[in-house]
Amino acid sequence: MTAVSGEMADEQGVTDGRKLRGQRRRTQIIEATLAVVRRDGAAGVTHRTVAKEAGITTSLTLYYFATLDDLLVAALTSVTDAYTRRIRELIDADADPVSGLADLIAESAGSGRERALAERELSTLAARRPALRPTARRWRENVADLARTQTSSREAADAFVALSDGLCAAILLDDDPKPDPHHISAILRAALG
Amino acid sequence: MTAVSGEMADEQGVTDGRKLRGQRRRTQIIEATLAVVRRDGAAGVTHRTVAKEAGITTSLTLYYFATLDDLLVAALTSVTDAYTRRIRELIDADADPVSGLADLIAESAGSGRERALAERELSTLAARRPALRPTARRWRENVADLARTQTSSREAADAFVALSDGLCAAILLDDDPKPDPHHISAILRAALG
DNA sequence: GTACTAATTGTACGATCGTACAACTAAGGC
DNA sequence: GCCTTAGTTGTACGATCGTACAATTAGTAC
Repeated sequence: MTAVSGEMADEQGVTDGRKLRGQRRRTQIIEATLAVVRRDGAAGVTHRTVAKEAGITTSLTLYYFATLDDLLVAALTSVTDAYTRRIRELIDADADPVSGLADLIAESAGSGRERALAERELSTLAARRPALRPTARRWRENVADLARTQTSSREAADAFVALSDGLCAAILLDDDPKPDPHHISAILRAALG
Repeated sequence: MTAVSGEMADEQGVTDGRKLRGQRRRTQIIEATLAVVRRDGAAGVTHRTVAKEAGITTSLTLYYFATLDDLLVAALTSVTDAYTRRIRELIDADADPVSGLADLIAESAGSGRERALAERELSTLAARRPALRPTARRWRENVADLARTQTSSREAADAFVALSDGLCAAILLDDDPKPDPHHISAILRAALG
């Protein structure tokens, strides 16, 4: 009747080709949602705008995501997953993860601006919508994980997370088209003590 | 015909009692707007919701604020003015301004949660709406002013501003009903070097 | 091939949206 | 008293909103 709201589909084999197509459709809708958020903000997310972005019918987005909240949760989960992967790459790589994070933050001024804006709007939304909060917290926890590879101080880790968040916010409000990654990493490193 | 969009009314005497009443109406509408933002978020701001909150006609809010952006700018300006006053009190008082700011941030978990949420949502909105950005920057500049009374390092001041922003965001996403002001001020002080 | 299930569509409802506009009231200037 | 200006109201238009639902198509299982 209705589409599976959870995930559960990747476990074991999905023999039914229809369900497989359904999963593809699902991620396609999430992608479209993120495109809308990036372009028009979280307030622009609508069953209709998402459907138009994806090139499908409004009814179809409703078939996969019964409510707007479901859609937003799925979108935030998607960007959080992507962010988790990037942070983990930084941690696992041999290079300095702090510099890597500084580069990631500095990106928010240029090519990554829309992405950073989308993440920020969804996180802000999470403060008000309980359904989004666990995922928003997981987003921050990634940075905390990275910080803990550099320090054992709880206080320093807290500061590190807050800094990377606040620095990104500052960049999004400034006009500076090219913030200095060294300046950012210097601030981050100072917080690690 | 249309209401004055600027301020200009407090300079010299406003002899016209009608204009005086108009100014009162104006601030009343702004108050109502902020009440809506606190309760339902910036997305809930509508000519109609604001009018209902203020107990007046929808047409009247439109008479004073022709567009929704005008309304949001006025609202953000109002909270920024209030914030500026509070920060200046902290600076001018004899007590330690850093502890004062830490208390202010810690408040975001309890009684000040709605206020902090409103400020945050409007600031986030500013990243996308140019009309809001100067005011949003002024908001952050207040904290920078406070920081500059404690350090001469540009880097430390930048970190201080980003920290107070990021710490507030963390509190809004956490469930902790009573964050420790000492912990916050310790982190802030560490950033000052 | 037949029964079942998933995917997809079209259409429709009531509510709310931003905005416009003409009319009306009331207060000030002279 | 009279003219002007500011404040205020009611009503209305077209657009868009979230959501529901019956009907249809397409793929799977047996």
